[in-house]
Amino acid sequence: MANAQRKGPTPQVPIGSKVQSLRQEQGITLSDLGSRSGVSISTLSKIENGQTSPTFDTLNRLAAGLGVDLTALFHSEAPPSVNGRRAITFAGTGPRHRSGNYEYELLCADLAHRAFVPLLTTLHARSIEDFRKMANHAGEEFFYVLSGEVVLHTEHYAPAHMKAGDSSYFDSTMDHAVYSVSEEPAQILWIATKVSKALKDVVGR
Amino acid sequence: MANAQRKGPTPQVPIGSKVQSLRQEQGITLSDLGSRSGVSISTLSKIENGQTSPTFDTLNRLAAGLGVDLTALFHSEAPPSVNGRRAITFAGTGPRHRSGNYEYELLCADLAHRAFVPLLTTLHARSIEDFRKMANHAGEEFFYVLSGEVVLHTEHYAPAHMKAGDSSYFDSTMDHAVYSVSEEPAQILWIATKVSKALKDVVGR
DNA sequence: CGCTAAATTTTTCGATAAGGAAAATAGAAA
DNA sequence: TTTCTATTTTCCTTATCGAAAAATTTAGCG
Repeated sequence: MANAQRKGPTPQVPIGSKVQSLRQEQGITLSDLGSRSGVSISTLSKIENGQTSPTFDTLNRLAAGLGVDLTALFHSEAPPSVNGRRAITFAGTGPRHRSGNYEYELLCADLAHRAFVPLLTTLHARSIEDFRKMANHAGEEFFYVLSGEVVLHTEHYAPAHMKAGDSSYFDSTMDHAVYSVSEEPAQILWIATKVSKALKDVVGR
Repeated sequence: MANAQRKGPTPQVPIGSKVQSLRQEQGITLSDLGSRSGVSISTLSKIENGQTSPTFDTLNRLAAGLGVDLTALFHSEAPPSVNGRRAITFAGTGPRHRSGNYEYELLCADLAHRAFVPLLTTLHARSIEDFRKMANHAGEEFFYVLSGEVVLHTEHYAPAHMKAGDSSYFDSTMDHAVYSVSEEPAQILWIATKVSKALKDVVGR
């Protein structure tokens, strides 16, 4: 058989073999998949052999018939990214940054493009009055109280008093602020998927 | 599952409007996208208006011309950004789960669909020999040593000795394992973007 | 082993729909 | 208005899709 498409060498995921392996994993025939997906067996054959470029409509029916998400048809057989990054920050050695009421020690900051950012944070604010305005941005946050006692303010909720060992997870889209109520400024381990624009330059993501 | 849909209106992602928004975000015309992707402007117009079901070949060229991953064409317009969630777990009150050498206390586990999962983890392993095989999966991880001393093993790196206050961030695609070397089993705060299949059922994401 | 029957896949070929060049339309600037 | 740009529509070429025929593989049995 001659080659498939006459235009340029279209660099595309070998979707045909992916469909075939998905079908064979389920131990079903072209006919079975045909009735499940509403795509004719002749078309299925051509797709699996790379003899045709299926339409988006057909792709959707295929995914439904195979019981997989549409994007599963495009994931290559072997997992792509095999990154080998590792960073370690020993206690007290991370770069520090003061921003308003928060004092951060950046953990593992030498890694770029992280899925989330860990910050060892010291809370200098002592009351909600210390905040000119509460933070509020896209993403999700979590923190764990390492020492001291804090009060967490978030939109829609009553303020919460928290002690060492307590933790909270919330959507950053709500207004939020945390401050110390213990003798010493409280320390928390802060995890955020997004950081404020001010920190973004420092953290580098 | 009952037999699939035969002919009916194919329920598919509104890919046309997605393409249009991607194009307009870049401030380019149909003509521009045409020359970048190798798809004619007439076809582009029909795709954006939902008047045609593009072939897989065309979809690939479109994604390339827009400079996005193919799957980006299928993600729905509005991210399901959740708004008003908040969870608090007080010290020692989270659900516990033992899995091999690790004993977890799940923090804020009552929230579903989190960007990352925080786990208060007690390390029972005392040497690398205690692991039948090291973990290895997609995603990124971070941990902070709360108490005790640990050794971190990761592929490509020498084992690292870490004490309370130390932390590490690494790609989970590398083989990895952590164990205690202090008198008492060490405790770490573990953050992961993905969790093992075993934990997935428990954590619920 | 051969031979037949059944099951599965591939190919053929006509109907229909996608893709592209160019004309028609809509919109913006002056 | 006119001119220029961007988008939509027209119209024809070409490719996809599907029903049925042909080819291939598999299963069974004397």
